[in-house]
Amino acid sequence: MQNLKDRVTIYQVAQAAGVSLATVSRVINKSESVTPATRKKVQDTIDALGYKPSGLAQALATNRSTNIGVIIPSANYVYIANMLSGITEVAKEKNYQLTLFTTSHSRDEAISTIEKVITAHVDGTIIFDDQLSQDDVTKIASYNVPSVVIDNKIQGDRVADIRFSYDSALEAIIKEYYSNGGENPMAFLHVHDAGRLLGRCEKIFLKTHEELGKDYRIVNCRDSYTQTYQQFLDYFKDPSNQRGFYVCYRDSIAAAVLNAATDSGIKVPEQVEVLSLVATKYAYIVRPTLTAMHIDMIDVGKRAMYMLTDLMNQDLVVKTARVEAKLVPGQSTKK
Amino acid sequence: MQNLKDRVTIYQVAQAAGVSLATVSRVINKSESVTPATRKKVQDTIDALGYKPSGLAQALATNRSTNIGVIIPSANYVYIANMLSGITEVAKEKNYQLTLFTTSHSRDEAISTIEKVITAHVDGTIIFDDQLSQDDVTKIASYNVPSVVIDNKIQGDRVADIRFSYDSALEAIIKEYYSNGGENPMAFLHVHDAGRLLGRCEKIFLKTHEELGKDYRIVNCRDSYTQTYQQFLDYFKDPSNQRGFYVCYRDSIAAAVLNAATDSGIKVPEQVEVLSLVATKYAYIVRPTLTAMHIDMIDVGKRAMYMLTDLMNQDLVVKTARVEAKLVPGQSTKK
DNA sequence: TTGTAAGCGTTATCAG
DNA sequence: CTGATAACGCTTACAA
Repeated sequence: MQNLKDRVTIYQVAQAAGVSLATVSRVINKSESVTPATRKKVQDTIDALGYKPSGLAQALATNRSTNIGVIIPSANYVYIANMLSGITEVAKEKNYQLTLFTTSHSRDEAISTIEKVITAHVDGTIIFDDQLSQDDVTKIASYNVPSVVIDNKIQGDRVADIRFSYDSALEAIIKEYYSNGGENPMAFLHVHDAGRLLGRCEKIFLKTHEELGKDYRIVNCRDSYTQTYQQFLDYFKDPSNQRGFYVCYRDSIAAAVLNAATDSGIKVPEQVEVLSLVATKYAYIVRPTLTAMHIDMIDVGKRAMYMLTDLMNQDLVVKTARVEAKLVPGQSTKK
Repeated sequence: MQNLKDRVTIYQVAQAAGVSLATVSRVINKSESVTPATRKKVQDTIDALGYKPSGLAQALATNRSTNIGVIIPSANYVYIANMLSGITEVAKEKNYQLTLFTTSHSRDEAISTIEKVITAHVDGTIIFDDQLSQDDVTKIASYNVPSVVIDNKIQGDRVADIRFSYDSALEAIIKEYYSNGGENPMAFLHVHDAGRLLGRCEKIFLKTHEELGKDYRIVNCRDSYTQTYQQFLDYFKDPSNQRGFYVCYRDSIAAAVLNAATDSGIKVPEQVEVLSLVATKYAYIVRPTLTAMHIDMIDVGKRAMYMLTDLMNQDLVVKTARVEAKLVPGQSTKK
């Protein structure tokens, strides 16, 4: 049915150049042992025929696909896109391709993703997805594909991980709030099923408050700017809510609270203070700017890819890296 | 060296189940002609052995990789991430994997990307990248891989395209500005090498001004929030610049101008008006909100993937789709 | 319904 | 330095 030229194969090149397959293969792979003369002859007919080796066949023969799988809930979050861009940079340098696997925050999709990853025959994976458990990663590893897991404490034979640490930074800001005379109980915006990172932060929040013997509030909201914005427009109508400190999951949510406050005529940070746990570009584009916890996701992506290549070469020594969140002060909090 | 189990092959399954390769293959591929009894027997040993077919070998044998290549400058732009997420959704539905190829706005990388795409043996590509020319896409097509190209008028035998149209919307807003008594000449923020989209908008901008016999200004800036913000903080110190209408490439740039204005005590939109040509979430998160031209990139991604599958099945009838930019009014312009 | 065997496009191990 | 030839793991006529 296809009237386009079929792919030229190594065999056709060999025939046209009057050599054997093996020689062509040697030329492609820049093997030493080829006479300059034959090398040129072969290279010329490669160019003339427009031959490109089939990655598929190479992968099958060498048992290396030069493909690495990236498992994420979605590419549509700024911090994930940042990470992706870090991974990309290093992958290019190391000559790997990236194959994307998204789970859409669903356990079912996570399960089918694992199957897909295994049959895809990737050389390794980078996983930043709360839906995957220790067992899942172990399963992937059992098929001989190493993984580096981000922000999810998972260990194993061919597994490395990068952990985010919010503890000290978050604890510090809470203590500082109260020691600076913060009167209203701090509020934590709880998002149902938003993942481990938020869960851990919530724990730190609770623990620190217990230690201090302070009251706190938990406000439920959705992981959506628009919905949270609407919710807080309503919320701020109640005068008793017009003062306080709000700890928000990520910039979009923090911006929603921020905008709802200012749009309601509430002064930030004089009356309402807002903190974002995951800083992105939004943090410095909104007004007032957001005080936010920052992790350099581009760097995380790069490091993940470096660790993975080491893991694939079996020479990764330290299998756990730690990344501390840093507080970047903005105008949405008093100090 | 590896003490982990090697991948189980179809051959081992066959042996363990006491059947031939062919039968196992039939079971995997859900072929009709297998006795329920043997099917069960085979399926059981597949499960027992944890066998997963090798996608590589399947691809080689069938000449279908179920992989589609996505060629973009970077995943790190909100509108591209949006598109990616649309593509992902449909790809999942159609059972394709996505392989990412990024060119980083560099012609050299674009060239090497083409080579990579060809050897990667993808079944098709979606291209949203100004670095690729008609010739490049034709070359890809000549290796029998169809493409859908976004916002770049490219045609060919196995090529479809989706075009963005800014003409009417942009023209309308310019005319309205002057007919509503806009006094200062409009300014267009020119970003060097920012791509065809901006170039086309600039042409429309110029043409419309010529038709109206109006003066205009061109301001050069960089494709970076921070740099543009700094530049305009300076720029707005000059009182003669403190009034005007600024047409900006994308939200980040528009937000930079917006913030520089308000941070300089200039009233938006009373003194300075700002328009963004590529709307994203930023448009409604900043204050004042941005008036912006909007194209639903998630939808564009979906449509691209639908067109591509049709193209791969050789039954795409209409090979060009058009997407009109819509003006979404915000608070950064007067009307 | 099932098995045999040829092929898919490479690499890699041998000889020569 | 070069050429046969056997893998690599699967699909798919063709036979049985």
